[in-house]
Amino acid sequence: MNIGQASKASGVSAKMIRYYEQEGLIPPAARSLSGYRAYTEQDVQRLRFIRRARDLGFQMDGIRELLALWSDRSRHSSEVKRLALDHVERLEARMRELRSMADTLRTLADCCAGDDRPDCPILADLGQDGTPPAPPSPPRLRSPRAA
Amino acid sequence: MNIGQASKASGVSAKMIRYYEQEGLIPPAARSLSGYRAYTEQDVQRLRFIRRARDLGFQMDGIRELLALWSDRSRHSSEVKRLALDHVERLEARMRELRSMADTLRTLADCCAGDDRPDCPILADLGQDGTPPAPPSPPRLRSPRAA
DNA sequence: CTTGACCTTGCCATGATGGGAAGCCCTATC
DNA sequence: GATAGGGCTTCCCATCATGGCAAGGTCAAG
Repeated sequence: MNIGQASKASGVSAKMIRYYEQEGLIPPAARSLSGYRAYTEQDVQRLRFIRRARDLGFQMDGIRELLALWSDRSRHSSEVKRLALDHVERLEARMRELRSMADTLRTLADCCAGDDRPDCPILADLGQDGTPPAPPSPPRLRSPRAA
Repeated sequence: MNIGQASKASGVSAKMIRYYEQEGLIPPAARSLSGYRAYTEQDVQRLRFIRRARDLGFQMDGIRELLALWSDRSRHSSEVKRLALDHVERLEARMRELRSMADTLRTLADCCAGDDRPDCPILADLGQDGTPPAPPSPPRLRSPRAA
C-alpha cells in the first residue's frame, strides 16, 4: 500500500505520516524499489491509533507513551489508566481556564448596551489597570476613607 | 520609561512588546538618542489593554479589532459586544470539544481495571478501526445487500 | 575605567500542520 | 513507444505567540 492509500485508510494525511515517521512515532516505512513508502495493514492500524489519540487531545509526547504501552504486552493497565486520567485533568484544567474567560467576557457583555452609542464596559474594563471588572464597588462615595 | 519598566508596568514581556510593535499592534515606540525605546504611561495602558485581551483568550487579530474600536470614539458599543460574544462562542465551542474528549476518555478509564494486568479498554479502543467504542452494530449479517 | 545591568538586532526553536516546488515514477491511453 | 496525469520523493517555507541565545552598544554606580 502506498502512502496515499494508507492516508485514506487511516485518516492521517500523507504529510503527517511522513512527519510521524521522522519523529519516530512510527518506524521507517518499508520502501519499494523506486523509493515509495509501502504500508501494511498493521502500519495502518498504528496510524489509526495515533489519529484516535490525537482526536482525544493527546499530543505527540502523550501519544508516544501510549504507543509504548500499547506494544508492551507486560504493561499494567494502571499505567494506561493513569495516563488517561492525567490527560482528563489537563483537559479539565484547560476547560476551567476557558470557562473563566468566557464568564468574564459574558459578564462584561451583559453590562454593555450593544447599541449605537460608544460607551462600552468591555473596552472600559480592558483599558483598566486592575484585573477584575468591577466588584461591588458603589462608584465613588463622598469619602474615599474606607477605599 | 525604558522597555524593561514598561514591561513590568504592563505585564507584557519586553520580547512581546517588540513583537507587538513589529506586528503593528502598537505604534513604533519613540527612541532615545542611543536607540532605546521610550514609553509613556499611555503606551503602557495600551500594552495593558493588549495583555488583558490576551488573558481573555483573544488572539492578535481579535486584539487588533478591539484596539481599533478602543481608539475609535465614534464606535457603536454593539460592535464591541458582537466581537465579545463571538469570542465567547468560540471559547464555548472549544470547551465543548474538550468536554467531549474528556468524557470519552473518562468513560474508557472507568472501564479500565487499573491494576497490574495488561488488559485495558482504553488501548483496545484506540487500536480499533471505527470511531465510537461499540455502537449497537450486530457485526456483518448474512446478506450485505442493504449495506 | 571597570563592572554589571540593561538595551539593541538578529537568528533559531517550539508543535502540528499545510502549501508548494522540482523532479522521479507508474499507469493508461493513443 | 510516447505522452499525459496523477502519485510519490525531498526540501523549504509559513503559521502563532513565545522564549532563548549571542554579539554588541549604553548607561550608571563605584
